[in-house]
Amino acid sequence: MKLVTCVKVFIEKSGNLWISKKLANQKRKKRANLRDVAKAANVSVATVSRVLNSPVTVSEDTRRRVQDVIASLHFVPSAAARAINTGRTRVVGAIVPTLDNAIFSKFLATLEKTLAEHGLSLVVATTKGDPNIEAQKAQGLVDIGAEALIVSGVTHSPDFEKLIELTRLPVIATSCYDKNYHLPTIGYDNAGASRIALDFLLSAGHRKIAVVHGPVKDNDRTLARLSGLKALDQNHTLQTFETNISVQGGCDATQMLLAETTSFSVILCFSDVLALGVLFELQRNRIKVPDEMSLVGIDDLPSSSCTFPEITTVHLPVATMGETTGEAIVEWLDNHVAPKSKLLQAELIVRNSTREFN
Amino acid sequence: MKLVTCVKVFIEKSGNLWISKKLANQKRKKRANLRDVAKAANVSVATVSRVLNSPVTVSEDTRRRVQDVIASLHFVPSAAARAINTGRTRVVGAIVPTLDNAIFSKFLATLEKTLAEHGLSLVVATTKGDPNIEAQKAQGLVDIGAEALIVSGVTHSPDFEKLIELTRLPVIATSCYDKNYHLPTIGYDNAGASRIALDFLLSAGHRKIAVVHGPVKDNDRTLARLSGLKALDQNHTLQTFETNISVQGGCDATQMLLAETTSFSVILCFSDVLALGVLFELQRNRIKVPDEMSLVGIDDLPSSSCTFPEITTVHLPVATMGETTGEAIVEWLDNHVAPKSKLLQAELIVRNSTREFN
DNA sequence: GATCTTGATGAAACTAGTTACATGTGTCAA
DNA sequence: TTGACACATGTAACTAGTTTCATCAAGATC
Repeated sequence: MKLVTCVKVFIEKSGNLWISKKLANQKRKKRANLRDVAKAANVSVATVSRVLNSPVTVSEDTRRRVQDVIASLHFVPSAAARAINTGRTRVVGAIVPTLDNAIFSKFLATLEKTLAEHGLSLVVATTKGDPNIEAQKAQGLVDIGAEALIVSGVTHSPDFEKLIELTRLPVIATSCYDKNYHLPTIGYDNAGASRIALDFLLSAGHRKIAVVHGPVKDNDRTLARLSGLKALDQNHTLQTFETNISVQGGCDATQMLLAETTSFSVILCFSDVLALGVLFELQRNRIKVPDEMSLVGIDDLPSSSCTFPEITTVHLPVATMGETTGEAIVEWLDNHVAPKSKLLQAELIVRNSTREFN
Repeated sequence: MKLVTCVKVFIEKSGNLWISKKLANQKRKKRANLRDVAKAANVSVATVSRVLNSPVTVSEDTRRRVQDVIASLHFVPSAAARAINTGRTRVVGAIVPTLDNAIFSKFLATLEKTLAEHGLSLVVATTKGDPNIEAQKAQGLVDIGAEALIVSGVTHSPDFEKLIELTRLPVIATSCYDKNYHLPTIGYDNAGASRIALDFLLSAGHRKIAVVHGPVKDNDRTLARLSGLKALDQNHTLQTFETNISVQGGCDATQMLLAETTSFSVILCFSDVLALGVLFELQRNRIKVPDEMSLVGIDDLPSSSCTFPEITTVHLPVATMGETTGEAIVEWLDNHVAPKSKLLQAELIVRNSTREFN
């Protein structure tokens, strides 16, 4: 850039535009473009374009010649130029609260795989659960040309809503299911997931239940899980503890709940990450799981089957969710028809962190 | 797309091109572009472009008028068209082995933050540690127009090397330091990191040391950590166990090493994730940490300070690495000068999973 | 009053591809 | 022999922006 500018100044004084261009080009060793290739291969730009996009329509002979020139000139077609013409960037944006929780990386891994199979790239952005950051990141994704967005949950800022209305971008909300929401949702029933866990605990005889969950602010999934419990909790057997979704958060909540006058027989965590922290903090306090305290999670992270004791949890089908969401996006982009919301089943996985209470 | 084609067929029969275009435009409710805005605001396209890029050069009056039109037409400038002209997509690609390990998500989080501060977007791709997948993903990133790449380590496939030579793309190798490598490296001394841990254990009197590490295939960082140990291990006090980098992998390795005839006094893990699995498997086998077995990790994940017992580990400065790498990329793109390799210091964090051995 | 400078704006060329349409050639059936 | 058709290819118009250069008016300087 600097160099080119220098040359320009010199040229403006000499007053010869042609020399200016030539020198500028010499200086910056411009990447070869379609025209360069066409010239060198003695064909039209259309033919080069055909070699790139539908090689079968070009004769064997010409094709080979063009391909040779492409290789020798190190020609790499410009994604931007292609996007401008086709109107397609083949980029899909996903916005998740965090990458720190393995539940999202698992989801993104299968999502990415599914999209890649259809020639789409996935761009990931994180929000820390803040709808305003979400709106910012969504704008950023639109700026780089994302053709569709995938978000978590149904709580979004007005800026975000405005953006998607304005751009009419395909958007799918995941990690939850709500067939009445104005965007298609693909996910599980969060109220149901926590209810599965509570059902299991109640029928095992537990009556003093501590619930450890992440921040409720701006988090519809956590709220749904809480509401799922409250519907079942006629006798007010539940006490809730809010904390950060991290191992440390689990430890913190455990300290809080152990300091209560009530003594609980089980701790129900809305996330396996929390359960991990709870488990460690219980160990630190020499409280045996499940003998002295039962423990249940939600998520079913891979690590939850390896802990000691192995954690009883509600399996959330995030891998399926990634695949289903990817396919839905592909169809939406291909057929311009918004997909229907899809409900995926959560499932109780009983392991060794729980016991009957009597 | 389909609709437009239909219209076209009809028109070819009627033989009126003008109607064809008009209908096509009506049908697909084209997004407003610069020309539309210019026409509606009664200014030239140049002026609209100025309003977007250097508003101060446009008179108060005109600027407001154009901005009103932009708002009312829901005009969103095309990223592709902008990229084609400026030659800048403002997209940087990062290729990491996995998102499953928190060490990478932490790195990516600070990297993304740093790049965002300079108006750059980060696109993430994962490889499962396979150099061939890495080459594929790198090609994908180039295809979507990434201006620079960030990779892990120095082991790359010929295809990858060819790609970056061909495209002359700025590439930084992270998670390691090698000032003689042909790409700039920004990271820590892996051999040194494992040596810090071993030094500590040797001086605490440990002589029977089990080393648990991830796959060595295509992983220069693991190999470097191993070589770091072997240099110190004159008396062959080490025995190594290879496994997958996951909590389950840590469990598996522990089962293997417990089945050995040798009895170890400490287990040194090349990753905190492995240490977590080891810890659980030791618990499952009623082996007390650190009383009966010491345990050391490398990484210093946030969760390692919350476990019971808290895990002694070697802190790797991944947050700093993200920031430093981001700044280096920004400078490289701005000044077209490759940055120097940078060495970041690893540091021993002594917690409660280790004790003196005598 | 003439010239210089500055500021605001527009026309048109430019970026790098795709694609509609036209053209020319060769093959085959009527 | 001619018309129909497929095939290969070129021309030029398109995509949606940025940027250079030219223009013109208003105010400043000599």
